[in-house]
Amino acid sequence: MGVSSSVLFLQKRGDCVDVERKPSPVLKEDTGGLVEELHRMSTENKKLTEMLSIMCENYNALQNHLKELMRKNSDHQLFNSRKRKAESEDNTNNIHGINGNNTESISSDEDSSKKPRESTKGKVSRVVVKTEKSDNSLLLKDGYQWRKYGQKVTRDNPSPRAYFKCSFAPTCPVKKKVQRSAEDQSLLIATYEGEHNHQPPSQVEVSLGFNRAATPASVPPSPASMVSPRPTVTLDLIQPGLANNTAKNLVHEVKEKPGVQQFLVEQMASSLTRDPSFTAALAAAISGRILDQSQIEKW
DNA sequence: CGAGTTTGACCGGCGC
DNA sequence: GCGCCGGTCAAACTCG
Repeated sequence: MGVSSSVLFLQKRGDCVDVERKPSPVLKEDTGGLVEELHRMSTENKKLTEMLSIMCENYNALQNHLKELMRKNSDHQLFNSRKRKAESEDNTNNIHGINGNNTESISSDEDSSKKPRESTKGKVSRVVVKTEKSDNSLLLKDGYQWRKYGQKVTRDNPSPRAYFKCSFAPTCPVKKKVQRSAEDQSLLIATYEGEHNHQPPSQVEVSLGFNRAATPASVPPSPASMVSPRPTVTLDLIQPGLANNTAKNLVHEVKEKPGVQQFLVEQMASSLTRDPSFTAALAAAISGRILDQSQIEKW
């Protein structure tokens, strides 16, 4: 929902670029039409922003509700169930949503004392990623290369859980489990275990996040880099890479509504300008435009 | 043909 | 000790 609106938003920006690329003689004739179109787009943009705010509001409400439910659930399990302790703790701890309010609960091995088995494995972190409902794949691109080595249907969740190993470096011990949320099929829950012992394959992909400072190599993949230090909007890294896909990667968490649009624009611009393919395309477009102009002037 | 995915079998931990 | 369950292995399969 939020994703589709941001797609529209970017497409509109794309339209603007196309319009600007039209040869200048036509421009004079079409100025009125263009201005009209521009107005239409800005009103549409405003509408989208309003929709976005409403959706974010609804989402926050849902998120709070979910947190409440999970808290109750964890309490219940603590008192009533001794079975599968680790699993229930896993479900209630260490969840930090890409698009949730609970970005403060950055996962780590804080609770390793409770889970002696996990303490030997190193960092365990969880990431919740919103995806298209139609997207049935458990593939979650976070900038690293993963090799799937197993899939299993677990008891507590009808959707299968996929097991991945980091295949970028043969010695990298990091593992990842990806499973759809039982409550919301559009949510992918990824559990990372261990730390990468190599550089991220692509800094470009990481750069889609907000933490623009160079990510230390020892930092685990997405959990650390996916969590935005800025409170207003959070990017996810479902399909990092191309600028054309950037809008799809926006998952909206808006806590301060007044600056929503501005932040969106800032972050999109920021993401786009840091994407080499986009800058290359932009350079090509500009040079093409200059070429057009010079040819027109020759005639 | 090689790399990645699928999927049934197997293994080990845990609760009873 | 037995059974359940999650995690892993590895042969078969797919795809580029």
